Amino acid sequence: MTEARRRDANATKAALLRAAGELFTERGFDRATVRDIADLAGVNQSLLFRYFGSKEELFHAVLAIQTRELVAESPAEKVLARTLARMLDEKRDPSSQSSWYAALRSSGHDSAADAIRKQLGEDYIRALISLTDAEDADLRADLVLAWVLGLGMLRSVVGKKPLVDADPQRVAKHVLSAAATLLERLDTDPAS
Amino acid sequence: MTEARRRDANATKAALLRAAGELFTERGFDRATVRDIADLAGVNQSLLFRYFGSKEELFHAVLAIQTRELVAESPAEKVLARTLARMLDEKRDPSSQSSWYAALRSSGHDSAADAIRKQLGEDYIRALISLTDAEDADLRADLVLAWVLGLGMLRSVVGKKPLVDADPQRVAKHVLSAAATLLERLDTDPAS
DNA sequence: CGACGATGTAAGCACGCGCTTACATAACGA
DNA sequence: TCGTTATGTAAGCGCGTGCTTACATCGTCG
Repeated sequence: MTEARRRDANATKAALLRAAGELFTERGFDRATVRDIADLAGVNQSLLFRYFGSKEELFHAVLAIQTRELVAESPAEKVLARTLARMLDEKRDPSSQSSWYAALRSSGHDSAADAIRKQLGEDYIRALISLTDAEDADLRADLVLAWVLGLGMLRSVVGKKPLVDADPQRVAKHVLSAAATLLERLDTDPAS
Repeated sequence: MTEARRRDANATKAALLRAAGELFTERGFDRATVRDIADLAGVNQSLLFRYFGSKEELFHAVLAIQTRELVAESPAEKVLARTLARMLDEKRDPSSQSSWYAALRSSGHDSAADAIRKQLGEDYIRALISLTDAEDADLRADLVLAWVLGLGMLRSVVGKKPLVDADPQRVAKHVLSAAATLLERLDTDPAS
């Protein structure tokens, strides 16, 4: 376990994951080619297959990492505010912006990615459901999840103005107060 | 202009547009192949190129048609309710479900599709902006547009339950009342 | 009829893609 | 020092894709 080795499998894997996260998010699964990912990572293409098996498995690895990062966060009332803060934080480098949107873009025919994104959805949904006593709590949670996804797509894929340039606090305030109509115990304070 | 001709260019074009709309919406631009579109339309593949020039131009034609259908609708206060009703109406056949989501999925590198979807966005945004006197009306409109897109994606791409099976009236009621937090003149009656 | 444009068909080309293979070299223990 | 394994490199294979070409057949009108 020495550091700064000239040949370091872990560093190679990390570089690939980082590059893959960036390109998948930016272009979607289909248009991010393995050649471009390897080039961006500064790594030989065949190593991608040695360490991850296939393009799809690499995608799953990226998704799993970002899922873990997003889910392990704070009490239910704060989850939405946290997610918004993370999404709207412009200081994030591109490689850590969520590949959720890439997962959404690459449609059904990929069962494992389906499983992962449904799992992530479930974790979110569970948190949101706990914020209301309404009988249709699960539907209300779906509606709020849809909003978060729509915001991310409109920002990252379309680059819609004025949304991309808007004050994060203001965006969060609007979304939280409107969502509170559906989830009465939601904490509407934009502060993370 | 006789009818039911054995050779009819207009019928061929219409069949291609219909099939393309269905497959683009269902699979996204990249995964809908020209062979599958031609097969679904029951038409020889090369006719697609004779009548539309390229896959991209066919995509633009589909987008233009659906844009026209969606935009020319009723007063501003009713636009959101109408859109929701249309999106949630399960009786629609697949070919008329919007390819907006396909446009969203196929990222930036397509300038004409960009232009069209931004144009559609603009028409929508204009209608929504007129529903509030707030100084950040344009931002609020973006937020509502994002919600509509997110709902469509979550329904058509992920097939998320309980959202797909939910009572359209109830979904519309929730969304409209929450959106009314941002757009005070919005008509919150789900009826179309 | 017969000729010509409009419409439909079948075959295949060129390219980029995901992935594989065969090999070179660094790292490290015996 | 040597042999083995982990890591990196270069080349290319097979396939599906968007698109083109060469040709057959229909409809129409002089």
